[in-house]
Amino acid sequence: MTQIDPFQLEDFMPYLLNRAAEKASLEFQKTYKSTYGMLRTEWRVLFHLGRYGELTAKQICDKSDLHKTKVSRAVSALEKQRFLKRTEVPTDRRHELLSLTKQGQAAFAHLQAEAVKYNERVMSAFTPEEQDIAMKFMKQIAQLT
Amino acid sequence: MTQIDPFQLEDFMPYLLNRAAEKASLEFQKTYKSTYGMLRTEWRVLFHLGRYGELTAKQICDKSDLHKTKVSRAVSALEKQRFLKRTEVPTDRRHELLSLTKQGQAAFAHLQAEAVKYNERVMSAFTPEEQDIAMKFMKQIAQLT
DNA sequence: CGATATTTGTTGCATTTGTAACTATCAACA
DNA sequence: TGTTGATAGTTACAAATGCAACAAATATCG
Repeated sequence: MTQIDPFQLEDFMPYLLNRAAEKASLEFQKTYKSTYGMLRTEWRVLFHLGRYGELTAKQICDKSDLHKTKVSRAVSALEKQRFLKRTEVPTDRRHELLSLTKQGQAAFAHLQAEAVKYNERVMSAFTPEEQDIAMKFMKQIAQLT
Repeated sequence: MTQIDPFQLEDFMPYLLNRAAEKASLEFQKTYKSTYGMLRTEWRVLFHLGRYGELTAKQICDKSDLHKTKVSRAVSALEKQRFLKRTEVPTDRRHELLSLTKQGQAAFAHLQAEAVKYNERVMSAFTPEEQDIAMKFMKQIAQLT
């Protein structure tokens, strides 16, 4: 007795991904928004600089899949809040190296620690194998390899 | 020789979910945007009505986790494009029942078929077990049960 | 060298979104 | 009743976003 499982739109993958992403982001957003007044894009730029050190705006775009206008605006905002500074590159003046200030590093350290806690709390509801598969799934969809 | 696996921000779950969701949504967006000029929220409202039949705006909000202002605007847009009609409820005139017109049903049938194709194409890169686990993961994060 | 194309980043404008205030209807209960 | 509170939905305004045009620097190639 074969049972054909009908495709239900509740199981539509982009829809599920969006709902899950929205829930998870809103939850963690409280942390960086209430403490530092950061927007999501600003937090993302900050964490790329904290994670990788000096980067140009272009490199952040490529790594994060954020559009250059979003990055440009986030960089301005972070600079205004003294979380980030720009350094000229003499050999190619089209771009500048971006790096975190002391203050930016402190914010990054704090937020990273919160991120770890948040991640552990949420992921602990799943077995290690489930975690691996879910991560692999998301990375592949996002084409992160 | 125990090796502590350091938490890397590339593995931060909300970040991964967002990137995957963005990629998947942009991909499928081409379908409803180019053919019907719909926005993402409009497609979501349309698919809820196609999937469940008559609903009030409130019911769509609850089922989809969309804010009532987004639903309100999407309903107006879909109504203007003749995809949807409103029916008064005599017993409670605070809300109206929303349902698809013939045109709306046709668009839904078409887009649902495309959604099925898209879903199969993307999901086929994973084993059935991986698919199950990934679905369960996303649903739990989204608190869909 | 010099004209043209490409790369990096910013800005202006239109569209979309979020928040809060608002209207209209119904519920509850003294 | 009638006063207060809750619910459904819309709208106004500010903030965030996407897209296209732009400026400035460098690369390419006759």
